[in-house]
Amino acid sequence: MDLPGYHPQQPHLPVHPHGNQTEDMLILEQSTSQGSNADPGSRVDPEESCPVCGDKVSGYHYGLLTCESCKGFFKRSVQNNKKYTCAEQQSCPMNLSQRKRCPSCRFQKCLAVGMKREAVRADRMRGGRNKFGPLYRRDRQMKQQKVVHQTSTAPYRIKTETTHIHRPTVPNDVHLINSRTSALLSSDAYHQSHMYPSGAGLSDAPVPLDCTMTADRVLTPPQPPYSGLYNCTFPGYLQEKGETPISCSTIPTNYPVHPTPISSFSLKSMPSSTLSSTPSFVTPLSKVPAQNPDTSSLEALTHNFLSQLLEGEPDESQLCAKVVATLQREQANRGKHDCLNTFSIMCKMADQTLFGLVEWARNSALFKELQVEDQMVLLQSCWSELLVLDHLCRQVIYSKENCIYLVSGQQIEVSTIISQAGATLSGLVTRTQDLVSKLKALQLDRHEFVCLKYLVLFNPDIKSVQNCRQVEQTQEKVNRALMEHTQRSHPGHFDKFGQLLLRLPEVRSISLQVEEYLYQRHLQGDLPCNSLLTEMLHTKHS
DNA sequence: ATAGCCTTGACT
DNA sequence: AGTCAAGGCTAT
Repeated sequence: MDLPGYHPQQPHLPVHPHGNQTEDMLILEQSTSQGSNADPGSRVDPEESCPVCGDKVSGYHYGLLTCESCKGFFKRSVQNNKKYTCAEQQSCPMNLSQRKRCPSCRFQKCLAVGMKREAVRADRMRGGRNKFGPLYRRDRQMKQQKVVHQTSTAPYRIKTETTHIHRPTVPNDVHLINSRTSALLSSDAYHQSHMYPSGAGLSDAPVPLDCTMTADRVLTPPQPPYSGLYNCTFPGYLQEKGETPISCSTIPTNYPVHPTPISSFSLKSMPSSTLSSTPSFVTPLSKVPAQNPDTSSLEALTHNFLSQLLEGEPDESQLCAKVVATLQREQANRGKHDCLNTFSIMCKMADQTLFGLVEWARNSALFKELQVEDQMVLLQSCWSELLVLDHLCRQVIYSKENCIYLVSGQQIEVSTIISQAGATLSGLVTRTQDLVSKLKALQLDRHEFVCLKYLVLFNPDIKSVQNCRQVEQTQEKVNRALMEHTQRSHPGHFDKFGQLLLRLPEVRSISLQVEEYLYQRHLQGDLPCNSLLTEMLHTKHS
């Protein structure tokens, strides 16, 4: 088994670094300010300390505020593809005076706090701006909000803007097409593709988003997926040739805003043992003394661990925007009278979601600890289960009753799908909806969902995994965190943990049926070419 | 190898 | 023209 071109450490150089692309971003504006001339980011807060080593920050570097030395260290490490090993227990203290002692732990910490490899340019191009500009801006504004309105609960106006940055992002892009190769590699290209500053050598015209709008909502960040972007302007997109179009609707603006337990949990309230500079990944839960455990510190450890797992979760609104942009571009390339059919659209959505899931795994600190071969084997064995889990979670969180919430932000009536689908697909939809109902009844939360994803990913039963022990240990660690979380957050719910685990065989079974169904459609020539989906199906059947 | 300072260039 | 986050240079 092989996933050619899988280079989790080495960024891949895109063939055509400059192109055009439309990306949407959310910008937080204070509802009272008129021209947004607050200039929130004119200076770096001199009090701010580097999340890696505690030194003074010098600005935003590779995704967040860090000091100059950690910036340089991270850059060197990524550029030179450094492979460090820790001589101790991978939990070395990280501060100004000791940061030089263990590059391994320093690099792990850089990743754990959120420094992004993708922000280090593969082509070493200097100057300019990258895709993190909006992120930095938003972060600045949020920091500013904290300072100015520390006690205020005033709502924010969320404005959806459209800007142009470069290069198409789709896996089906020209520079990827000639490879039956790995879509995984292309995800590096994908990331790189977002990074190039605009201007030079553009050949593609930007695809404007005609449904840009401003939505007024009362909510607090992080934002749920935005429906405004996608104001049901998919003329014929969901229409099968010769069939009645599937009606779809955008979600209402009062869709549930999921709780964000991380933000409500104060690090300062944690016992000092958990405030060590090392990420909780590095301090395995299994190392917590088995006898006489200090309950509160154990709780904090679990919470910390889960919070870190949750931090790696992709942003739903970004994924939504990406999927929509891809579909719109796809449609724009085809012209008015050549609409994608419903199945192709679904496949493309699944494909983008799959890309996101692979990215998620690759960026996970726990997953990065594995050898590349093992990473490939695990991903190859569980991709469809991850897709199913991802779909389930989306339904539990966002879908209205009797509707399916698509990653594009649309809702479709289940009855509509079933009335138009064949027997196999109808059966699959029904099975999946049954599972959604069970999970909704169980009140699956995001912590639990991310644990399930990890449990599926770290499957020690996969025979070709070399470092089985490590996979097993991670699975145990996640399992234990899940158990502690369910017991703590739902003390009245007897055996929620067990109930959650009992759903996994059904997830597995559905995913196998999905694979089988997709493969059959693929053999009939129904699947879009050059998709990661096809790639995965091929690898499994070869 | 580290880290402080310098240069670059898209964006405002 | 100014900003600032990239990469580069170089003394340590």
